[in-house]
Amino acid sequence: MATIRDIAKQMGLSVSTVSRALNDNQRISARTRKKVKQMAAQLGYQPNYNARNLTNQEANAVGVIFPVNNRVVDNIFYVGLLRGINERLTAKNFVLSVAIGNATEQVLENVKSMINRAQIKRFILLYSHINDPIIELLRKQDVEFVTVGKPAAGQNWPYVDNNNVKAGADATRFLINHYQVSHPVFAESPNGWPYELDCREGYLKEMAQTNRKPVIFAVPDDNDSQLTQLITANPQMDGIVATDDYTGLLIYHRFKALFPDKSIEVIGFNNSLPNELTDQHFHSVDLHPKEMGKAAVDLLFSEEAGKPQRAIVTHTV
Amino acid sequence: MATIRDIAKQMGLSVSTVSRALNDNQRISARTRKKVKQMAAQLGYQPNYNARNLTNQEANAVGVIFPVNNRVVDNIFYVGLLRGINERLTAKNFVLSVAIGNATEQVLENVKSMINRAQIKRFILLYSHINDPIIELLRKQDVEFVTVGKPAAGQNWPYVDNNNVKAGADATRFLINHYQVSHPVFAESPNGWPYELDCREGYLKEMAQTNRKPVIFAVPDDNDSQLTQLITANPQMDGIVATDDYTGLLIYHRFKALFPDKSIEVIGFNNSLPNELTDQHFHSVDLHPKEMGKAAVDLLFSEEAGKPQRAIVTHTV
DNA sequence: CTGAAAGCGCTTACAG
DNA sequence: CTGAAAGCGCTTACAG
Repeated sequence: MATIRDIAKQMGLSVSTVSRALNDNQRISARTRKKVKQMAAQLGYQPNYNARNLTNQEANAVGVIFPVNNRVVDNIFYVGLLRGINERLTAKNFVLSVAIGNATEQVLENVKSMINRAQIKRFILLYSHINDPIIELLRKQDVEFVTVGKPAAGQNWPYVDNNNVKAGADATRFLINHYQVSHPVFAESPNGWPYELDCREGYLKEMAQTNRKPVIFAVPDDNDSQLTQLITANPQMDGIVATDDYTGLLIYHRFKALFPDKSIEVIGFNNSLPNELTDQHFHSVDLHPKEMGKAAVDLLFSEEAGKPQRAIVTHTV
Repeated sequence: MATIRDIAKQMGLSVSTVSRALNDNQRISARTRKKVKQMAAQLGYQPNYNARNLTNQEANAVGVIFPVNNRVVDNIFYVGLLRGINERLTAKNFVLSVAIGNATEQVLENVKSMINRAQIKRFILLYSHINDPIIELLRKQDVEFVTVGKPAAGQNWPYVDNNNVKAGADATRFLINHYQVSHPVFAESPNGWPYELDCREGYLKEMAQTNRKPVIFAVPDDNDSQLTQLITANPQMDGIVATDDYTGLLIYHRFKALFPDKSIEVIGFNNSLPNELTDQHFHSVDLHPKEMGKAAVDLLFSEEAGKPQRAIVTHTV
């Protein structure tokens, strides 16, 4: 592999000049910069990241942190994010390092190692949990980070997210306008994630505007009889707005099992399930994970004076 | 951050001795090694990876390469693999770097950069395609790599895989023995991936042994009428062995739509779908992606004389 | 506009 | 058993 020293020798220049030329330092004449770059290309020069990182005391890498516990279906979303993130990173000659583990302690060690040993200074968290020890750690360190999903009320850090209030309203309106749904219920997890609160707000707003009585389901992950109760207690329901495709499909199947002859329309978020797994009564709001990944990187590297603290990716129904 | 120089000063030793002690070099007395490590712990010493990598001319990182085109459902499997891979890597103080992109050319550049600039010498490919330019590149370079999935006939490199012949047979027998299925059909993609050929072989073997007539479906990704034809042409079918959960669910839904009253049992591979998305007639062979990830790393770092060229992870029905 | 030199934090061949 | 020194390939303050 050719080094800057090789280029320097070849051209009768010093390594300092070559280094500066390659980094487009204005102190080097435009002519010299150009010639150095040509020679670099000719020799197939590739910068050695380890050397540069050592000198800079900072790695050209972004740490991407996965949540500890997640539902398998969410993995679909994470890989979409990775695609967007890496598209932006390669353009910046940055590298994508991942931290993933089965216990918070493991991931925490992983991240500490990234900071102290690998000298990584920028992170993207693929989640945004409240009281998360990883986030606590990052806030204390001299590093930049961005979460996918906004922080809970009272907390504040840079994030990328969708406009979930609007998405909730849009989804509700979609069922009402395009599928003649009269009594859509809103289904959320018992966890009350921040984005769910927003979706619900949008749903409530839309229901109020159209003079409908809202119904909220808190759908347990593993309590089928409770779900059955919720459904049978609401015989009028003919639509479901679910905070994610998974929850939506869960209720949909349960409903169909209970009332094979009743028809119902469902809309979820994420667009995380391939169409073939669902059917014509199942719809989805596309949250564009890849775009969110790109936006996360842009935010992370933003250098503006009034540094933006968030980026909102537009969803499509 | 404390460096080995700090430890050396503190103890009145040379940096050489400290470096050797930390690396457990036998030339340093056991006593000194112990004391150096104690001091390192006390000072909160953390090795600087960039410095070490520069000296070693090799990064402590493994490049994990995603396939360019994949079905979204496969993402579930990839994240499982990542979990296993990273579990092993952190134990080795290695870092996980990912290469992912939308076009072969992009990923190729990404990988080249990993080799030449980041000095990464080990790779895991999350797929095993025939005539893949990335694999071609890796073979030419002085690097180690392992694929998830075995190479096509005629090609040869280290890989991790399941015993797919056995899995195909086990799945077929499972339907026959536990669900009284009489006429299971075998469903595969039109691509003829190597693992599908093996599954099919297992299916055929089991069918022959039980004196049944085998039926093979090549299920098109997006040709519903062709699938309908296949199903209606085989009215006797009462079971489906599919090369993956996705294909299985596809046929299952189609079948149910055509014959709501007929019952059918399905078994797929990967266990990639959460149970709630399916139902009691849908079964799955668990391929243990996390274990496969671990096995891939073990293989990649194996130093044995008769270096193993593959690792087989046991599936469970 | 360009260069000589120091330094980033390690490892290891050479010397004792 | 331990140390002094060179070197990995960069960047940049200092000097001219």
